[in-house]
Amino acid sequence: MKVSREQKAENREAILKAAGELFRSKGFDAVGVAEVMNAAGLTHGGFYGHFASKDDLIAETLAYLLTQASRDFEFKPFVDRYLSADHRDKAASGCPTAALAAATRTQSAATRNAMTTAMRGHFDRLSRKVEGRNASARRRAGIASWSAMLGAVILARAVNDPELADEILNETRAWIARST
Amino acid sequence: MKVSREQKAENREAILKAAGELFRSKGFDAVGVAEVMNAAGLTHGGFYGHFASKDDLIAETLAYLLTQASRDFEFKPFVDRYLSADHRDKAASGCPTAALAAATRTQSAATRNAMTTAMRGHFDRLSRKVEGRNASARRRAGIASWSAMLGAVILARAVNDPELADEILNETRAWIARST
DNA sequence: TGTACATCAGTGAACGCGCGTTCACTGATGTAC
DNA sequence: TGTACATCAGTGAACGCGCGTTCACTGATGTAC
Repeated sequence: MKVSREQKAENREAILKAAGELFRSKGFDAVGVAEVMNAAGLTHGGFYGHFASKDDLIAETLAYLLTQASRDFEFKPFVDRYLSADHRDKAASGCPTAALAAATRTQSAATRNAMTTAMRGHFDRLSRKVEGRNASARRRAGIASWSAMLGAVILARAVNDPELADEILNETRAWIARST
Repeated sequence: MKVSREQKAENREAILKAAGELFRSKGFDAVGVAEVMNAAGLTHGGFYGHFASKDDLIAETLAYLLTQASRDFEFKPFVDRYLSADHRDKAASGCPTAALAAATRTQSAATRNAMTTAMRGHFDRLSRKVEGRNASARRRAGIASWSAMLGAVILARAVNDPELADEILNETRAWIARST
């Protein structure tokens, strides 16, 4: 049954939202097209009316997530929230870079382009928010503290022991606070 | 045809070596059991004489890689090599944590345990090598600089643009040098 | 030391399953008059 | 504004393929005498 143009646009957004959560939660490879469509309240056959392939969905979903993530923020509260146990435990609704950057390496050019463009923008934004005596010092602090935040969340999630994970987040937060 | 006990042990090691390179290069999910066995110079049917399942292979391979990686080192050369373009470009023979930590999150308990144990040991080793006024300052610097190294390599590999990737590595290296 | 035989590492065909993708069909939408 | 029909979003069965895993078989190993 055909649906209205607005409904189709809503359905597409629902697919992207569902894919965004599932991919962040389980990774690109472990999530199937049918699973995404079910989570969006649709049947799998209609998928190819919205996307050319699963690879296309991956690229569009990553671009969608990374666009959403670029809100305004202040540096210190951002770091604190990013390096929180809550963010560590909620990958499905958390930072798409922390959940998916490592997997991006082996994805299509479109997917890697989306990540590259987003990181460029993110570095510019971070460099404007961080303190420093001049532009290049701020850029350095922005890029390096972002590396540390990303690495700490990935490590804290990889590790099995909540205490060790907490220590990683807390020590990295303290180190960034001292160095920026 | 049966082979000698020594040959069997060599074959097992060859499987682990092949799996170690393939997993680091393409990720756990994108590498098949048959592909690993072929790379080790064997046929896929013999796989289950060495490992109980693919999950078991993943856990054993990660433990194998992480054990190998724990050589002696000095802090600054270690950071320099870790954050080099060469290491960024050679994931298959590079640091198993940089290549696989993010994927570990969704793996079996045995796999996550291997990662957890290795990280605990790595933090102890790093804390002994880094400079600092007391033990807790050294531990903080060890953990946080490791987060930054890991995040920088993952980011540099995720990104499509070699210049941006170089900038991530270089700025993170400079920041660690200034802060440790 | 030599022989006979049980063991078992490796082979390659086969299995069942889930995946990405296709397609004929349905029926509501939206346009032409 | 109302009607007739072409369009097309979504459905669900079906497809081919590759995967992890199993298994009967082979023949070299290594042990018992």
